[in-house]
Amino acid sequence: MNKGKYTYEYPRPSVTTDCVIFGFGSDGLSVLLIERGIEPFKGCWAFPGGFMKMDEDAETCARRELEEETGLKADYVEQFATFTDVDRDPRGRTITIAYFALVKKAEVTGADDAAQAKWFRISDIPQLAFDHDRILRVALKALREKIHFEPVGFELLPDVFVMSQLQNLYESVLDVKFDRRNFANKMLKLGILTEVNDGSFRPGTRDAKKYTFNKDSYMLMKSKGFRLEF
Amino acid sequence: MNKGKYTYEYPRPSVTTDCVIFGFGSDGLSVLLIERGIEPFKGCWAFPGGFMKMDEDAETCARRELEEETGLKADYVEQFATFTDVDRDPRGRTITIAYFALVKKAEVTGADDAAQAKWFRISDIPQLAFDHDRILRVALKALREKIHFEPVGFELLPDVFVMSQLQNLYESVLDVKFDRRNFANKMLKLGILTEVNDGSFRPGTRDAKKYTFNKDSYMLMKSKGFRLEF
DNA sequence: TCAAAAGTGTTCTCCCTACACCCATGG
DNA sequence: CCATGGGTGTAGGGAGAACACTTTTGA
Repeated sequence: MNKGKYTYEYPRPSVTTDCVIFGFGSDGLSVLLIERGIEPFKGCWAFPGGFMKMDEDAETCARRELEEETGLKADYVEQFATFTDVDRDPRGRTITIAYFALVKKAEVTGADDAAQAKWFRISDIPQLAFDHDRILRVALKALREKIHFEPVGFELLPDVFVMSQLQNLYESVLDVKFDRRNFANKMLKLGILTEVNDGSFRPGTRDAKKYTFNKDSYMLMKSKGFRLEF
Repeated sequence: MNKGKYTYEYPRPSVTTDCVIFGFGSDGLSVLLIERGIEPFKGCWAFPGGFMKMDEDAETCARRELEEETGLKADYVEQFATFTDVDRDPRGRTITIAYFALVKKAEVTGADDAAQAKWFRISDIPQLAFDHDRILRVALKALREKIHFEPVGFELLPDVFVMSQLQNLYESVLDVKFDRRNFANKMLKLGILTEVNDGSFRPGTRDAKKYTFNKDSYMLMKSKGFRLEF
């Protein structure tokens, strides 16, 4: 099999990227998986990803593969770990640089060009290809740590949302429960939420108050160094 | 230049590891650098590191290169980021998987087999090779975040230490100042420190109380999920 | 009519913070 | 004798946690 055209003095591993896409909806936290159409692991579910080209860096590669395989462009993509086990890919030595993406699932559902892409609730993940189950565990841990430092709601919630959605997001990601009033007080005290006053709110009505994130205050607070407790 | 023996159908980048070694002493936080003896960047200082072999994973590679180039075995090594800029290495497309190591500098100084390895205070870093200045910045950020979740003193301080050493460590890493008594109170309340009672301590004497980390309580707390505030 | 979601305040406790004086040692 | 380092306690304020009832709507 000497059809290769690229020759090196020392052996080199293949380099791929994989992307764990988190979405959030009324049914909690989900990840987007694609069904593999070819061996190895044909028929298994896996994260979108693929081989890195020589003229692109890893993040560009992750975004490209994400769009090619699922049809969606993620606003937010972040590298969280690189997996290098010697035998993690039966085709030969391959390392993967793993990213997680946060997307507003509400704006994405139905926009899947790839017919074989599907959302799975985080508590209901099928058998995954390669070492992707391990990658998922590490991604979840990274997301849980991240949520302490940054309001991931920026990326996971619609632009306008109600407090219970935000609370559900935190409860889903961290797998805990909060008191409704205490959660709202704490969040509001941070000063990164702005109440949306579209005139539709009347106290004593069932409609909940709507909020948006105030990116300016968030950036300001972040530059001074802050941490969300929870 | 067709002397290479390894041929592939698609081009592949070189894969290296680099290791940012943090040490802590009475002069604050330091990193260990080696002076490059060959081009490119001959004469510049750089982190120890090198090419990954096909039968080792990246952490094994990082530890191996660390020992080969500085003569020291690090207890604690952790991957923190992978750098993939297309032109980060003038010799050709190369990605590096970066680790940081925490070592007890007190037990290391003088054990340098590599004559060209040298400690530099974090505030006094020379010009670095490749993109290593960026790698250092990212490593420092990772260390600062880590210190919030885990008592890095386990790895950076001698087994037995006094409270002011621990406080200096936190102040060096985070670049802040704490009140002596408040810092001690907070630390002791965590329950991960054990006072060493070697009989030499008498209150009202100049000698400070000595402590060790209690790894058992730490592991217990960590499994329940805790965070150091500061 | 019943369940689910949302509005609304107070109290108590604990933790964090700020702060001053004395003693012992070594130079 | 003075500079350094270390031991020791308290008071006040702020933030977190616990907690119940009413209203509306949709099933």
